[in-house]
Parts: sequence; C-alpha cells; structure tokens
Amino acid sequence: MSNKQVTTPKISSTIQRQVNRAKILRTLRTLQPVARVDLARETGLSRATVSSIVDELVLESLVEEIGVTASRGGRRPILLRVRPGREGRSAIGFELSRNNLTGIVVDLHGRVIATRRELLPAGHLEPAALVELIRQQVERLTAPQDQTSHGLVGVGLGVPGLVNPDTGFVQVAAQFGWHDVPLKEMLETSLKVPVKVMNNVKAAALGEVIYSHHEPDHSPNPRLYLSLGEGIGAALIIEGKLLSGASYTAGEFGHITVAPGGPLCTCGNAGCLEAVAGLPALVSRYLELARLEEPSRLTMAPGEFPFLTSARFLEAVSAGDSLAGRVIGEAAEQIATALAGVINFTNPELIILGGPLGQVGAALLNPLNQALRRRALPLPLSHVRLITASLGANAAGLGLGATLISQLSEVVLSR
Amino acid sequence: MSNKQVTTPKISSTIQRQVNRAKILRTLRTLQPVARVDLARETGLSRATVSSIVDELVLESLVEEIGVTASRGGRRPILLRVRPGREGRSAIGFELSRNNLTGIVVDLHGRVIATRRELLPAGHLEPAALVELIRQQVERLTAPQDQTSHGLVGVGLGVPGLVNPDTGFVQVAAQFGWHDVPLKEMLETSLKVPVKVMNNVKAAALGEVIYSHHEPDHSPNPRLYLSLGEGIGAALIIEGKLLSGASYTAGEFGHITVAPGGPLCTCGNAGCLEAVAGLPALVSRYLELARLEEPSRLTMAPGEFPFLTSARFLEAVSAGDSLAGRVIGEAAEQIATALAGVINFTNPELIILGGPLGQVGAALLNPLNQALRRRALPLPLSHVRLITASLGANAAGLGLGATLISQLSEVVLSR
DNA sequence: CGACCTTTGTTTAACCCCTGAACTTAATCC
DNA sequence: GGATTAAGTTCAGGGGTTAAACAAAGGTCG
Repeated sequence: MSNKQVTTPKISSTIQRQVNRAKILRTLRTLQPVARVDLARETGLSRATVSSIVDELVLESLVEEIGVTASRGGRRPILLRVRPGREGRSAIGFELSRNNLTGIVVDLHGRVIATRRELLPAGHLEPAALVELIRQQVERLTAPQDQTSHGLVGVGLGVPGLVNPDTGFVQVAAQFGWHDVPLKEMLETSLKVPVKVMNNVKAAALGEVIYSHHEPDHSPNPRLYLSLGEGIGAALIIEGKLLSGASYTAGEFGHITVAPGGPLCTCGNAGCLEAVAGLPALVSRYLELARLEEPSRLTMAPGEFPFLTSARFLEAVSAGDSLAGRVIGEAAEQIATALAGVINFTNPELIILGGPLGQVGAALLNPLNQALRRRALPLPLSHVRLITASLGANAAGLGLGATLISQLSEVVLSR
Repeated sequence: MSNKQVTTPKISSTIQRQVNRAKILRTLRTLQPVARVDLARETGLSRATVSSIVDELVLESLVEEIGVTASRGGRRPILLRVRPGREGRSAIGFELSRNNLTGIVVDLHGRVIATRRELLPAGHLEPAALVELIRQQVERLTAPQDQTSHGLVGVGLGVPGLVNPDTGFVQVAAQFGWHDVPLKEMLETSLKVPVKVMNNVKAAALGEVIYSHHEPDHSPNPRLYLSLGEGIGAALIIEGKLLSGASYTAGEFGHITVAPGGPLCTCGNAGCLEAVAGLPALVSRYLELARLEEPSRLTMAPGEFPFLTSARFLEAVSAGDSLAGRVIGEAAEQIATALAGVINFTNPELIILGGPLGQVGAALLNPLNQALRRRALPLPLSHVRLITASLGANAAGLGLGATLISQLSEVVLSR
C-alpha cells in the first residue's frame, strides 16, 4: 500500500513506463481481481516495478485494493481491481441524432453508470450551440460527485456525417447543414479533456464489436458491422481499430452492385444493394407482393397499406407475417451476394447485423445464413460468426466510451 | 565518429532504445544523406542520444558516414546514410513457383543487388529438399564477401499455397502436395536467421505496393493489389501490413458475384468474377466473338484459334487487335463491378493491377477507369490512383526483402 | 590575420526507470 | 513458538536520456 503522501499526480511518461503501465492495466483488466505477484508473473516485470506502477495507478484513481484473499502459504496477497463506478474514472460517449443528444457514462469496467437523453432545441443547430449543450450535459452527468474532473478520461461524440476521426474535423453533416467544422478542437477547448469525434454509425460499430461478448474486448482479426435500414452501411474493424480509408468513407456497403441492370439507386448507379434491400425498397416490394398475391389483405385495411411505414413493415416481420418473411428472404439473398464478397475479401471472424432491419433476428439471420452457405467460399465462411446487434441505441455511446477507456491501456507510438 | 574499439556488438534492447533506434533509422532512410543534428531536430531526441545510437548503428553495419558537407556557419556537419550494397546488411526474398526458385538480395536501400533463378529438381519436391536448396542458394548469394552472416537481416519465402504468415506454417500447397509443413521453423533452424514465409501472391502484393514509388515506402491508407490471370486474387495492405484474415485467406477477389445467374465457376457458385473475367474465360470469349463476327480470321490461321493460348491472347491485346480489345473492354466492365464495391468498401488510395492481364496496360486501364467512373462512388474514387504493376517476376522477392529490411526500423510491442 | 562568434559533435553529471537481492510483513506448518 | 513460505517494499546498481559544458572546426569582421 502507498504510504507516501504525494501531492503532485506526477505523470511519468517515458516510453518504457507507458508500455509497462499499459501492460499492467491490460492484464489487470482481464485477470481482476488479482494480486501484485500475479501481475508480475503475468507481465514478466519485477515485483518492484509492479508495486511502483500500481501505486501510481491507485493515485490516479484507476485501480483500487479490495482486501486480502486466502494465503497461499505465506503473507496473504492483496487483491487489486480496476476501480469501478463513479469512484473510478470514466468516459462519456455522446451520440448526436436528428432530434436527440444521448450521453452515456462508461466506467473503467466498460459498464454504463449513467445515461441521459435530451431533445435538441428546435430549429437550426449551430456547432457552437452543440458544444455548449454537451458542456452542460457533461456537467450534469458527472456532477453527482467528482467535479474534480480528474475522473473524466475523455469525451466522445458520434455525428451523422462525414468525419475525419483523426482530426475530429466534421467535413459534412448534411442534416445540420455543417461543413468543415473543427468540432474536436471546439469541444476540447470547452471541456478541457481529450475528445474523440467520429461518424455515429462507425461509433455504433465499435460499440457492438467491442461488446460482442459481455465484456469489452479486442481481437486481431477483422470484424464487420452492418447497419441495415433506410441506407445500408458497414464498418470494418481490424486489430481493434476502425478502418477509415483515404477519404474517411471506408465501409460503404450499400452501393455494391448486386443486380446489374436492376433498379436505379439514389447514387446514380443501377442495381445497388441499397436500391434492392434498403428498407424503402423492401416496403415497396411488400406492397407489390400484397397487391399481386393477396389483394384481400389490401381490402382488409384500406387506405393503410399504400402508406405502409417502415416501422409497420418491421412489425409485420416480427409478427411472423409470411409475406413480409418472403420479402426479407429475398432481401437476404441480395445482402448475401454482397456480403459473401466481403467475407471472401476481408475474411472476418465476426459479423454483426445492426440497424432496424438487423433487429428482426432469426427472420433475417436464417435465410441469410442459408444464402451465404451457397455464395461464400467454405473456408472463410466457416470462420465467421454471424450475430445480431445487442446494444440498441446505446451502441454509439458505448463504443466511444469503451474506446476512450481502453486507450488508457494502450501505447501510442508517435510517427 | 566512434573512437572506442568495441568488440562485442552489444545488443541493447530496452524498449526505449528500440523505439529511438527505429525512429532514427526511419528518419535516416527518408532524409538521407543527413547529419546527426538534423536527426536530433527531426526525431526530437537530444544530440547526445542521437550520437550514441548512431555509433551503435555504425557498428552494426547499418549506417555509414560519407564525409562532411558545406558548413552552415560553424563546424561542418558529417553526413550519414544507410549503408548500401554488400557492405551494408541485406535480406533475401525467395519465390517458389511451379518450376523455379528465385532468390533476390535486397540491400538496406531496398535495391536489388543480386538475383538468382534456379530450376527445381524434377519430380516431387519434399519440404526438406527445398530447405536444403534454399540454404545453398543463400550461401551462393551471400558468398562473395560476408559469410560473417552478420550481414543477413533475414530470409523470406513466398509459397503458392495457404500459409499462416505469423507462424510460417504452410497449411496447404497443392502444387507440391504439402500439408501442414512448419516451413519457417525448418528454415530458421537451417539458416540461423529470422525467416518469413507467406503466400507468393501476397508477397508480390507487398512488393508492388511498397515499391509503387521508386523508393520503398509505407502509408497508413489501404492499398490494393489485384492479380489478374487464370485466377483472380487480391491483397489488401493497411498501414503497411497485409490483411490476413481469420483463416488467412483475406483478399479473395475472384469469387465476388458480378453476374448473378451467369456462368458456373469452379468454386461451385455462378457468375463469379473469375468465371467471366479470368484468362480462360476471356480466351473462350475471344474465340466465340471471332467465330461470330470475323470468321475470316479463323480461316486466316486455321487450326490455331481453337487452341489459342492465354499467351497468344495477351499478345493480341498488346498488338492492338480490336477484337481482343473488345474482350478486354467487356472484362473491364465486370472487373469494375467487383472493384467498385471494394473501392467503396475499403476506400483505398492505390490500386495496382498485377498478373498477366494487369501487364497489358492501357488496354485494360482505360476501359476500367471509365467503368469505375460509372460504378464507384465519386468521393472514394477520387482518392484512388490506379496503376499497373511494375516489378514483374521480382515482385515477391522484393516484397519479402523490403519487408524484412523495414522491420529493422519498426518496433514490435509484444501483446 | 587574429579575436570572436557559430555550429556540430562528444563528454559529463544528474535523473528516471527497471531489476535482483535483501528486508519486512504476515501468514502457515510442525 | 520457531521455522518456513509467500507477498510486498526498499535499496543499490546499471542502462538510457537529457541538459549543460566542452571540444572541434569552421565562419566573420575589424
């Protein structure tokens, strides 16, 4: 235990120290609760070094002692763990959507300890106004105890638009009429903590992928997140890092050609996946089938079907409506065509189906699996696990929060 | 200049030192010839540290002084550079093909300083026999001067088959009837130097991508190599590293569906890119067109066209044969369909067309560019440079050699 | 031409960090 | 209760980096 009455937090930042700190934090996270000896054995560091670093981590509220455990023949080991909840440190992930701003506080264990959703003010939203809104939210979300702000590791923000995740520069956010907004910079000057700004779907992807088990984790192999809704997007995560691409648009999945000569797409091309398996296309198809094959239905609820909403259609799918199921089956076939290509090409270990359409579960998973078995190469296919997203509206916030938290146990080699 | 008469090479391997060594080597490579002061300024290290590390690098034959340059107002700076040629250190990249073993010696500048191609012995090739063959080749390729073996950084081998590049385990090499051969291990015990074993096409991809400028370089953005021939393969390189995938098959590109309901492919699926744009398909298509539209040609060289070889077809393309050009144009359309998807999805900054078909140059590049302009999204497309491969048969050897060389200036953080 | 300034490169003293060994603490074993 | 064992801490020693002093080698200017 630390007996020094240290006043200065004393950030020691040689690379050596950073690497060892990260190593200890990482093994601590996976093995907790765990004693110093075990950390030494596991990391290969000396007990002296481990003691020294653990002292530091305790001073920084990252780690705490939680009492002794049974003796193993001598002095009883003191168990350590990453400090959970409000007493430890935390990160906040925000998601900006058309109407809402949702903030989620994530603790060092990667668990949600607070959530807050707020309606955006009516009318045009200025970037500066958003920054102020977030500042207030951060204050409210952290206020309960520690406005020491020593507790806050960082703040993340998911924005619907084209964002450079390295610089936090929002190039375009059409919904808000933004162009070239240095949002990260603005937030950092306002909040005085590190800020991460990225596209909201990518943030959700990070969340779903990191939390695909119960606890957050990383893997060296590619993992894929699909967002199936009005539009169809994707994100590829390799070695725990999001693939951005040369123009920060990597992950475009909706405009893969799956039906050459097929229906026109908003992108100007023909036969794009989005044009045949996007939610609007599915709704139209459902209406078409209904008219052709079961006009009785149309008469059952006159005036309703022509204006069928996406939500209604999804309800029908979930309710087991056979016609809707058929539409989903057809869509699965098209999605599989594109997805098989991506599976062959990127050879992922995990694919997560998100977005409204991803939520229908087995109704999509089953036909998709069948179609993939026909279309993808056996070897890569046999290494893929296909699941549905599980975090719902929390995905983006959790993704950003967890990313910030896990940066504590990573070393960044500049240049 | 070092005045100590050191005998032991004295490998200092704290992480701190490794990082700084790597930093210095990297900046040295990009800025050479350059003086110690400049390295200090550029890396942020003190002149003292730079001096100390440069001394080490000189002792290890990695760096040399090449005299002084003009004064900048005071003492004249001593210029340093990475030591080129046989006097410096080198790596050897081997490529194993059906009949040949080609070895290429690459110096610290990434340049070829020797090449040797040898026919494989007739009959079945045992892994152990290959190891022995390589040992002999290494000896011959390095013999001229330094059998100190202090000069050899490592040896790489590209194998046509399924290889785990991390373990160097050859899972399958059908051409040689190999299964589960620990080739890396075998080579390392025989050669006593670090060995890298990977798939030959991936190795070629590394070569073409790294040498896409005149000097070897890395880039954080995705770069793509396409191998167009009998089969169609690809490799994706991100942050200078090859994407392997969960089953080490990432990069499969030939079995993306581009013509649903189209011709059957060897993989069992229908309408795969390979089935419509692989070299055999193009040759058939050429014959078909010739019969339909220009039977006069067939009579011109009777008995030849039905047995048209791939090589002949490629010659025809290069010679400007209009019919062959049309076939290439059609193929470009199909390739573009698949490629557009990959461009949208991975958002690369560079695509290199390799393999026999890639060599035809403008005949393929032009229609491909046109088709892509129609099919890919404008933003990612505008960031892609599309070029043809330039290293020919040296690509794999150079890729392996350059990879080994550049590992000298990289730091590997275990776990 | 010689005194003085500049710049490059090296040496030195101080400090950080890690390690192994000794030491303290606190159990178990007999 | 004394010996033994294991966990944690303290301490001396060595590698690594740095700022500052110093040496080397060249300009500049009266």
